[in-house]
Amino acid sequence: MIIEPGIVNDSEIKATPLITDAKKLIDSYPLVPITVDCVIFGFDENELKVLLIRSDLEIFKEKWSLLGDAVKENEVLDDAANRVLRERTGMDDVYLEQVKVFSQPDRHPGGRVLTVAYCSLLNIEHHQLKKMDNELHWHSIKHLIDMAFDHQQIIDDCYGWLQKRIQEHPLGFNLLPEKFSLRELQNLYEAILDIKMDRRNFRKKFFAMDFLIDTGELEDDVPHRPGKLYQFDFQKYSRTKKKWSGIDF
Amino acid sequence: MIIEPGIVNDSEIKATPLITDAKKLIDSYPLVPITVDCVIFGFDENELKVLLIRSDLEIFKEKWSLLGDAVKENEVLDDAANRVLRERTGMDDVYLEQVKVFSQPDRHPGGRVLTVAYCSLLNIEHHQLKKMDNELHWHSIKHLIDMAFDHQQIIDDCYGWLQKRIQEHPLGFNLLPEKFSLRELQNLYEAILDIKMDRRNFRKKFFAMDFLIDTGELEDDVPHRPGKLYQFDFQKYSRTKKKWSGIDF
DNA sequence: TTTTAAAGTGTAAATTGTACACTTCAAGCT
DNA sequence: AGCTTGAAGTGTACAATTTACACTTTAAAA
Repeated sequence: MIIEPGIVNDSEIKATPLITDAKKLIDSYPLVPITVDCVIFGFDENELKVLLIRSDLEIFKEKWSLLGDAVKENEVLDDAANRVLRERTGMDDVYLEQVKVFSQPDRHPGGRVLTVAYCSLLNIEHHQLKKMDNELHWHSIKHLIDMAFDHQQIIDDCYGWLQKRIQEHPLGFNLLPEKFSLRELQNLYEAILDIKMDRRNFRKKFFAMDFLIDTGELEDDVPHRPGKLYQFDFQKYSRTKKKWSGIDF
Repeated sequence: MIIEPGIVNDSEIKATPLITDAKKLIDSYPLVPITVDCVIFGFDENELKVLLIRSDLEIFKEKWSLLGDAVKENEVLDDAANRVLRERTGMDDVYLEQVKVFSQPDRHPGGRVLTVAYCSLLNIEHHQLKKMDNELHWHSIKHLIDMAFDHQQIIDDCYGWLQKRIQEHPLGFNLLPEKFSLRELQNLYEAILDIKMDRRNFRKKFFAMDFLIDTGELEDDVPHRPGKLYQFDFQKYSRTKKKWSGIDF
């Protein structure tokens, strides 16, 4: 390497001088509007449901849409998603997780908008929908039609995410009442994974995990022998959860 | 329900009229600059590495930074991440996956910038770094210090993502040469998961999967008995890959 | 009291995971 | 050529987990 006269060390060789005005740098970046869209899953009548409203855009008249909103100035995305949930369902402290950003430039008819998809799981019994709002209600995940924007794609991705996550993390309990029977739990898994499971092995598995608390109570309103009601022991789970290490593909 | 005179059906009861001008709607949304940051993993000298440059901001002088850039007008995020990779490493068709958005308003000293983190896995041998650019080079993931922005956090999240993904999906092969010995493969897993594995059981597992093609070639340049070289059969994998169904938490 | 429908329960076989040690081979050295 | 070095390559017994499968019990409703 040839050292020019007067240059004494590496740092002086650098081509680009440091940027002192970070704000000015940012000002050169293109700006984009951001929204969050919540894929809110519920479980009812042994079916996985998703909460939708009618789109309020003329161009999507009669089509269905996820619950979403623009992200506010200086609002963290998680907060925005929680806000949307609160505004629509009245619920706070709902299970919520960021899943993916969707960025196709033509995904919104009004121009480019990025949207960050969030998955949320909530117990249908525990909340009162404000049905006034654009026919807000639950749709079976299996028979969706006429979705606005790229919302079908977003739901498909989030549903895949849920199928995977529910097997490695005890998310499912967020979809059930606080006290549930093993039959309800199994119905939930069967509905989400769209498979049939062996009842005895399913029970064996969950009892072996030892995260179910027997409440001593029994099901009510069933026209046959009632099942025991259990609660999930989130505390014990979080203390005990194993770290996972096994190659499998 | 009381029906007002003159109102004849449900659709006329609706409070909010449909929005005809989608563009105008979007214009009311706050605007944010977006960047992508690439966490580019490599594997060398039996260590997991990540590709970093010196920050070019005065405020982060001497600190290290991920490879990132602003997302251009109408650019899809995946394209932006691929562009960053191409510009910095000269490589196309690199494994790349979106991981997470980071949105803390104070994460950038110049003002609010959202960034979308991408993980990328590449074979260090296969590319030529343009070392002129801000001391671009590989850092052991285990001894990172002095990261700019929230890049330490981003790397931590992406490393966790990698540890999980590599166990359920054959990503690891992207980090190895096309032909590799089983020892190299095991070293890779041990480095990424930060655990020791039993050599015989490791072999048994991979041979049982039956995705390794024996090239008939042997290692070179080793001062002891050379191992066989294998290739991963991506084709067979994608034909055969099992759908995964086992509750485990 | 009988019927109905699901709750609740156990075992044997197969599969998978784990722990563990010696022989083989090529290269490098003398 | 023979010896040394160091990792490659290999198998088995045991434990743990997964799978397949059928009868008895229970409460409610008729």
